[in-house]
Amino acid sequence: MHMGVAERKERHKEDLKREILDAAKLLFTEKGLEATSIRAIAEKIEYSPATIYLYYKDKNEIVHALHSEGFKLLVSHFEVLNHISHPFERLKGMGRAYIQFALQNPDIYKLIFNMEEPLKHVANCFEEWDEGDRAFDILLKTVGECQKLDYFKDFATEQVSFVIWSTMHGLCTLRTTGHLSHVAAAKASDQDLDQLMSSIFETFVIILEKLKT
Amino acid sequence: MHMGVAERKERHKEDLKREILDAAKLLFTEKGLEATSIRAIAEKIEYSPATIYLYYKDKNEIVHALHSEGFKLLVSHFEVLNHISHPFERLKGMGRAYIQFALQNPDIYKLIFNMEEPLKHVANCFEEWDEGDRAFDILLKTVGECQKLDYFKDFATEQVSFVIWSTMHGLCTLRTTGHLSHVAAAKASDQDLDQLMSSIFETFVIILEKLKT
DNA sequence: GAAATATTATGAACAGTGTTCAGTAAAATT
DNA sequence: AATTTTACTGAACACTGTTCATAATATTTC
Repeated sequence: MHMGVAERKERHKEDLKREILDAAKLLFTEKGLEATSIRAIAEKIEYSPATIYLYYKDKNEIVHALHSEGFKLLVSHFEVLNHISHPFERLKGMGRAYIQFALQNPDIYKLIFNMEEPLKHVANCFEEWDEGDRAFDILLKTVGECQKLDYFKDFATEQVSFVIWSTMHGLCTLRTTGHLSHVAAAKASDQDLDQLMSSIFETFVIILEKLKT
Repeated sequence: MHMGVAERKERHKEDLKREILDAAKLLFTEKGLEATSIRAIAEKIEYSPATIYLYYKDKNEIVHALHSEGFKLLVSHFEVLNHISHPFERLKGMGRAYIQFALQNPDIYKLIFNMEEPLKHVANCFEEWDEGDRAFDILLKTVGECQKLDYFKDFATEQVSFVIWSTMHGLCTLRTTGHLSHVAAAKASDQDLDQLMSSIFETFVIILEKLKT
């Protein structure tokens, strides 16, 4: 017996899978990715560690589930911007949303973009990897619309999209891994860092704007 | 007793530290970062696991040593390009060298740029973190020289440098983590991927070139 | 040379990890 | 009420990084 038997049984019945995921997400963002153990997750939801394996085959499967959820969250950040009619303004919004997402969920961001394990899992499962492609499709579409308005018209849509993604991803990764703060001369507060990040982003936006013919 | 006592004693005496590092590097690039254990390193050099702790305080210290070495290697890739007089050509060469380094040493690249543990170690030690700053200084200097020749003249040197670093880093990270191959429609061979990477890089170069007034 | 000392290497252990599995408690069905 | 199905768990396995008392080896002193 572990503890608190009767109380929990009524609280949650079959959405244990959800609860495991929530606990994992919480611990991941709290303690970091590697520092979160199955045992810790089990303790948080007041179950035995072995129970978790009745709902998830692996630790990887939990990571993959969070991966999937995180991506949906990112895409939802993008979809909010659909009302912006001007494609370049929408593109700018996407950039800001991307940065915001990375700063607000640094561990989820790392989980999604800087780890290969979840991707391997996706590759093995032959699953669709929906969200990833969808996010990139949104970018492709937006860039394409920009090109109709004479933005970066001399370039292939795909290439420009990859450049944009690379820049945003590189910026966010440098930030979340701490490299930005190490190189930045001003080793000051996080707010200054975010300001630096913003100014780098704005510089990139201006660069893109200058490509308008 | 472990094995092979007499044989090794003559082979190496005090450069055991080097040998540990070489074994670690080999295993890291072979098996991956997390999958390499102290015990495996010990076995490779035919010593007891405990012996390693006589030469390195931590596993982190080993990682940090590899981090430092890897960075020196990258910087050396840059210094070869010093003979190129035209700064923008030199900048292009740096980009290509950066990509080449990332593709040839993907695990070292991840170690350097996608892990935060080594950076924390650096932060705690108050050590110089020489190489990192030096590499960025080289970039800053090159960008500055380009600006004297009317490349991206309307921009702050630091901001442009960060944008360039972000783009290169993002591209390499997307590649080494496998995201590029997942999104790329052609899920074909690695060579096609490298071609895609090159074309993205060339697109970025053209973008930078267009900023010349 | 032998004895005392300083160096270097190690086996065993500790606390932690992911994971499995036989066995138990509870619920559902007959 | 007896039986089957489901849900859960404790204990164990093989692994991880790390420490420490002990043993083997070099080095120095007499």
